[in-house]
Amino acid sequence: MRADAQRNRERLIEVAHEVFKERGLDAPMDEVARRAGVGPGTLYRHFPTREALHEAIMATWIEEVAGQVEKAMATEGGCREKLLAWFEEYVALLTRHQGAAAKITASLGCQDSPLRTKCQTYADANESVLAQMADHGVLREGVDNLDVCRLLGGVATMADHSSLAPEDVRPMLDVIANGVLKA
Amino acid sequence: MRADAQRNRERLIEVAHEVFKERGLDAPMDEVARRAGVGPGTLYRHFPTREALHEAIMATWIEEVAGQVEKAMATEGGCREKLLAWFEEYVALLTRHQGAAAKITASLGCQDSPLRTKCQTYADANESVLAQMADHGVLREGVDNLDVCRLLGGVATMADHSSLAPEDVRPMLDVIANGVLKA
DNA sequence: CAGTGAAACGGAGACATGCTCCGCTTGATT
DNA sequence: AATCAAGCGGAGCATGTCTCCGTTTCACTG
Repeated sequence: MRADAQRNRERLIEVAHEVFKERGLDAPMDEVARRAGVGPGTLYRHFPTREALHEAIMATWIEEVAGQVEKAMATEGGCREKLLAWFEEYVALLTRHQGAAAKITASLGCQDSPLRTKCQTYADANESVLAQMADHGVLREGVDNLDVCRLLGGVATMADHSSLAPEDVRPMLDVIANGVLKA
Repeated sequence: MRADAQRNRERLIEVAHEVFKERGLDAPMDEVARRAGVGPGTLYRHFPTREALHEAIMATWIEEVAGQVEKAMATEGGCREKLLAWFEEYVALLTRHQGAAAKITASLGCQDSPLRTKCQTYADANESVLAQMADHGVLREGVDNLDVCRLLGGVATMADHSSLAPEDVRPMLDVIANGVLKA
């Protein structure tokens, strides 16, 4: 790739990060181009679709996921506290940008989504946490990872749409934790 | 209201029902006008915003809610079966039109939403079911109606976005039921 | 260090959609 | 029949997506 193309690509991702943070994932594409000081044509050559740009942005979050699992599992207290810490982290990661939670979770099921690899990282992280719960014998029988991911994605989406504060999200996560852990 | 205006209004609701069913709640407003054989101006006079049209459409569902509560509570089996039957019904009601679940649930929190009265009906219905569970002493302490509504709204939204079949939704509702009922 | 060709750029503009404004039409009333 | 407000409709503006293609820039070569 030519040096100027490389520069533009990096700048576009950087600017897109700002714009999407300020105005949500549905912000005008042309706004991203304008702020990056390039024409729309250039933007669309680098990222043919809005989703391609989303994907590029989320790539930076993905790197943090593994660390957040560890951090959550190091929480003081029992399995329940650790699980809840992870759930809160999961929701926080999904709601970084307005509109992200719904898109990521929707792509969990379909094999051919452009966000596939990204959402798979989340699903894998959640699976590893559930596996640890199972190892401690506190996980209910028959609890499926995909279902839990979707439940958390649903909570994150509701939090996103209603601009819920963490303390409003917590009781929902409590219910899910109760439903996932043995009594 | 003049007779022709009345006719147009009714026809618009009828057509909007079809269009939104086919193409989701974000379908072009002008498409509704065109199919109804009126100009966009007429559509917007009757329904100044997209939400106003949504509201008019949902008014017809609202009438069914009370009946569905009764039907669910008449389900064979114990409290858990009744609760799950209601949860399934709740999700089904919310997913009648693509995009409805997210909008309705998002308006649960804010007092000034145009969909307020509609979503309140759902919330009230769910509250009555939870109250019956509490009467039977099977409801966990501290479970809040709004939280359960949001959880169900989240599930419905995920089902909507991923076009999930009822059998894919059921396990999520199982988890919520486990989390809401005493062990 | 020009010359060259391909890669990259940028922005005009075609197209879709939301919504409004205002001149024209029509229904109800007298 | 005459009247006129209520109602209608569609041209048209605003915003946003995405493409096409003439122009510019980079990197390589002799």
